[in-house]
Amino acid sequence: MKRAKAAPLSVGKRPLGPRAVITRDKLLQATAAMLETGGLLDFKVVDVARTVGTSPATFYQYFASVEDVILELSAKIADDLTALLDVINKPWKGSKSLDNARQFVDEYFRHYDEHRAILRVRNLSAQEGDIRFRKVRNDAMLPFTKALAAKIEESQEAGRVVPEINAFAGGGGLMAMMERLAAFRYEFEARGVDRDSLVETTARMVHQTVTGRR
Amino acid sequence: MKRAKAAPLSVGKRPLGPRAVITRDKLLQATAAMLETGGLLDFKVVDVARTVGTSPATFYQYFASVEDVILELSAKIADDLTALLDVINKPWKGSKSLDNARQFVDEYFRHYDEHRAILRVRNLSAQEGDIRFRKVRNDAMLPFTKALAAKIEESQEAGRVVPEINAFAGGGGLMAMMERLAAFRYEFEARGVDRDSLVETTARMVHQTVTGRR
DNA sequence: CCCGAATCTGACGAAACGTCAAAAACTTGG
DNA sequence: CCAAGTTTTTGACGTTTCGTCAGATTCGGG
Repeated sequence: MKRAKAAPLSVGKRPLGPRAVITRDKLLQATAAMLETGGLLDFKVVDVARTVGTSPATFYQYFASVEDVILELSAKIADDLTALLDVINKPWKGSKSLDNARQFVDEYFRHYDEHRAILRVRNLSAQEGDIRFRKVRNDAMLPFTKALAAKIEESQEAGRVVPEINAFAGGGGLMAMMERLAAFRYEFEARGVDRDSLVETTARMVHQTVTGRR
Repeated sequence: MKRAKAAPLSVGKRPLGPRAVITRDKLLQATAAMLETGGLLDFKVVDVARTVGTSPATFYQYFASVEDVILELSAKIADDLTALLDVINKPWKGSKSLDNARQFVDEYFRHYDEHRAILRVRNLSAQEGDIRFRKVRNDAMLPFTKALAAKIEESQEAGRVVPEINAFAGGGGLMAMMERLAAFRYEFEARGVDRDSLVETTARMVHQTVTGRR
């Protein structure tokens, strides 16, 4: 399917000089901007090059394909989430636990909002089976799934959550829900459910599943 | 972005003859098959044409763009789901309610499995803001969201679900979760959560949210 | 067998792709 | 400040795909 046959070009074996880093970075940024504007099918590397004020040849100097740029953008994004892990990992006890859930959902939504364009392509590619994108996605999502799963197990041991629930699946389900709601948030707003309301409801569903309490 | 400027061709004003219907249908099928095989970025109408043993010109005879084919495929799929509405709409009372949830999740998963390739493109396009895809998606999803929301409201009136939950958001959240889990089912299998287990867990989460009961 | 309508496609100009050799921009040390 | 070396960019090109016609082909009815 790919026409590409050549290996990564000369640049890449020797570390890039300062000028190159800047150009490369501009290309990354421009790609991100492009994805926010237009659909994936309309994506043209010529456009990216033009935006940066350079030529397609320069693009291919630094990236072997469009996928590669988006993959790198996806990987960069992941860092943005790590701080959120703390919110899950602190103990969810008493009346504070619902607040934790709220904060968790709220910040996840913000994260998604900031990177919608890239995240949706990342997820498409992961679904299409591209192993590199699957890895990037897993690296971002798994820690959360596992952390939630651990919490669910605690609740199961305490008898507040039934044992028929698979903790890992439960955690994954919650992440799935959050991701999807973040993605289609505007669909809800168009139907009169504002952001706060969506966050509150989602937080309560998370809280309920994780703690077994209302 | 599009180079297309001409209106729908001669065919289309007069209804198609039998031969044309067949060709058009082959193109639809071939497109679906193509999407199952390769990624969206590698999609080439030339390939579709070749598969059908015809020329690109024929493709453009019947469809103005790739999007149009996929849109039509997406619309066709929706019918496949309508039967499932009955499962939600029957009363969820007593010990049968969990079975209803199971059946609901199970059949939704099957539906997704059968149409993964198209559904993921439909969803991407909807997220990108394409209004036609948003409509198709809403037509498929909204009835379920609403039906679940209605059930949640019942439970709220009965005092089993807290009023802070927005019923519509709750229904949407459940659909979001199911869709996403269906999409990434294999990611779970790779981690030792088999289909049955995933269905059971998901069903219990749905059941809990809808009825307020364990 | 001929005619007209329906259907298909060869052929084309206009992008876009991805590559390469060579130009241009910059650095350094003499 | 210049010459020689290194890094970075690009013009130009062969290839592939796009999307559109006008004309060729197929087919059914008379």
